[in-house]
Amino acid sequence: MKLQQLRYIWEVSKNNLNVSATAEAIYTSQPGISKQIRILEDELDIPIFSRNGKHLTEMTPAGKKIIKIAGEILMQTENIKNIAKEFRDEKKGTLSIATTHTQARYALPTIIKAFMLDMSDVTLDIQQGTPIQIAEMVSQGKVDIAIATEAIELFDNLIMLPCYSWDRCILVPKGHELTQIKSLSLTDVAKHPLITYVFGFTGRSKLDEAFSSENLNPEVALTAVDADVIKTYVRLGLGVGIVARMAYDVQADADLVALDAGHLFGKSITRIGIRKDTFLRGYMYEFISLFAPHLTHDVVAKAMQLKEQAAINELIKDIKLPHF
Amino acid sequence: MKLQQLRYIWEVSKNNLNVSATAEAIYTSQPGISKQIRILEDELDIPIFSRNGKHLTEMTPAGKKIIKIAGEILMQTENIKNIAKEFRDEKKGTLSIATTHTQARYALPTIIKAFMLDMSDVTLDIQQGTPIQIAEMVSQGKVDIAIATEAIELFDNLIMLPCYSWDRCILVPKGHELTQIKSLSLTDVAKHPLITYVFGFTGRSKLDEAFSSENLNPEVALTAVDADVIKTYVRLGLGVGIVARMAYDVQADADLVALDAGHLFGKSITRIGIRKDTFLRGYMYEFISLFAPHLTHDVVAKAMQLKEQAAINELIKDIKLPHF
DNA sequence: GTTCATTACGGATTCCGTAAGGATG
DNA sequence: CATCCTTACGGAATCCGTAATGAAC
Repeated sequence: MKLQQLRYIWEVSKNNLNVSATAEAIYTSQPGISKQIRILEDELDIPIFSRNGKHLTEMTPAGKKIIKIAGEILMQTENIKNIAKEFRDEKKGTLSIATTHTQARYALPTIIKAFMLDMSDVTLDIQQGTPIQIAEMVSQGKVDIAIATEAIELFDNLIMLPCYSWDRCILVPKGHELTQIKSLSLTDVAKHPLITYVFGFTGRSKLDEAFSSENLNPEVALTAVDADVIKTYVRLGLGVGIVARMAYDVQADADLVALDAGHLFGKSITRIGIRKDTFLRGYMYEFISLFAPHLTHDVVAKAMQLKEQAAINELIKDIKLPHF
Repeated sequence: MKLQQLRYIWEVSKNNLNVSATAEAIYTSQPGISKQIRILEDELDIPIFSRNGKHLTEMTPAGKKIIKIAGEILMQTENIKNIAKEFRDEKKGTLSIATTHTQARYALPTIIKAFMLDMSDVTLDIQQGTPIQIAEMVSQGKVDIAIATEAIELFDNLIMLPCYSWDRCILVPKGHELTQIKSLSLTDVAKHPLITYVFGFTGRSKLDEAFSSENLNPEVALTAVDADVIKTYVRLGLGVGIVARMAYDVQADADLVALDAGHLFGKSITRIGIRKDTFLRGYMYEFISLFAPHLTHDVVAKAMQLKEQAAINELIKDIKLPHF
């Protein structure tokens, strides 16, 4: 059994059982992969993939289990490499974060600035995507850390650590009729066409819940992944915007009015997602602590050792989250 | 990074950092090991072992972490092989059990007979040793299952599953003065020289606790690992024997009298120890269920997935143990 | 006919053994 | 000087690429 062989079956399973595509993806020759898989199957004396003639059609039951373990082994080899890097030079390395536009634009900049001052030898690599893409990236080990409000819970090899809570505001042009109302209700808001996040983004699900719990069906004029886009259309008078409060900038958005909407939609919680059983570099702990001060090195390290999310929630249940 | 290299550093760490001894132990050449370790250290760009001139003196901090993970990887490769074996032929394979004389001689025979009837293609391999040796064997993966009353808790990579409780009896020759006493007390027993298990064996610690809690210091005439030896010396009149009740055989030991001693020393519990995160063959589950009917496939499989012994205890807390 | 996996084969690399060398205690 | 690790070296095995073959859709 060779690590190479385990890598090949793992990669093939991640490429729809298409060996040619796999070969391209990992920059090697297709016959090489075929051969090594055959050798492994011969050694274990059991097929890992079912074949119809010359096409791989599916994984055998044994193959599924074996590939799962192969994935774990590959992760551990990465951990070994990271441990070596950590001891070679604590401060050098790469930190890759996958996150949404909202975080990258409004929550992260100050954190990252502070981090880079401390850790000038760390290369930062920020990937953007939909919450699901983000969770998938960290789940597959393509990034170290995911930061998002949604979807992290969908992958069971991730642990979630709550970072901060936040609420929403309603953006309208100055002089808009909603600015006259003292205590805004959902019904008031629902009378206007809405401009807000697309489904699956930045706590959008909370919005839908709030409206439907009062049987309201507001017209949604436009959705975007990105508060800047939303603001643009609010300025054009196409509707009222509902965005995360942190996306309102008193100076840059002086032409808009931000109406409090915390009581309408409740709070959302932004979380960090990390893959279980991975070795975190020292500076990764530092970044996390910078982003969420209650997530100290100690707390995160303990959480990483726990298998069940329930146990992690127990660990952090007494922590009061900061509010953005 | 090669699996071979990980195996070498792992084995060297298990052989007092002596490369020559390691080479002999795993039937290869010493320079081969040295070379591969060097190659790995070069690739990771960090020393795994500290050297004084040409002698390996200790593991570096990074080396310790890396070797630990290497051990986990090697275990997982074994798991892959076992999965393959399981799917190749569910009924064929080897079951190795490490246990004490008491279990092998008195508790296991009927179980094993029943097991072999069902599973005639499974080769059974029973290793005997001290409780500590037994626990070590299973901890290092040299056997699949440990069965013992003591010492399993000393290795934190093992899970413990309680199998049955048992108590002791006092063996004396017919007509011995203790047979006259209706309700035996510890003080009565302590007046006579004792013949019992050596320290660390078959619940011996319970005995010591019981006597010392009443400030008694009985003379111990002789200790043995083995109830048969104890009986022999009781027959010679050298003292009174204290053995596990299951070791008294009404027919074969008709010349001895077994006095109830359950109330004097309390119950002991015999447990199965299994290494965490290993793949158990189907017939291993069957053996366990045969030995301890409450440990069904389902219960054992669930317990194997839990990381903390506390969680396992929680899982099985409502099960009433059989009493031998 | 295109896509895809297997087989065939040759060159480069790696692996692993023996033998010699040098350090430690 | 006995033990132990490293270096040197050569043969064997392995790996990996290109090219050719053949099955599936």
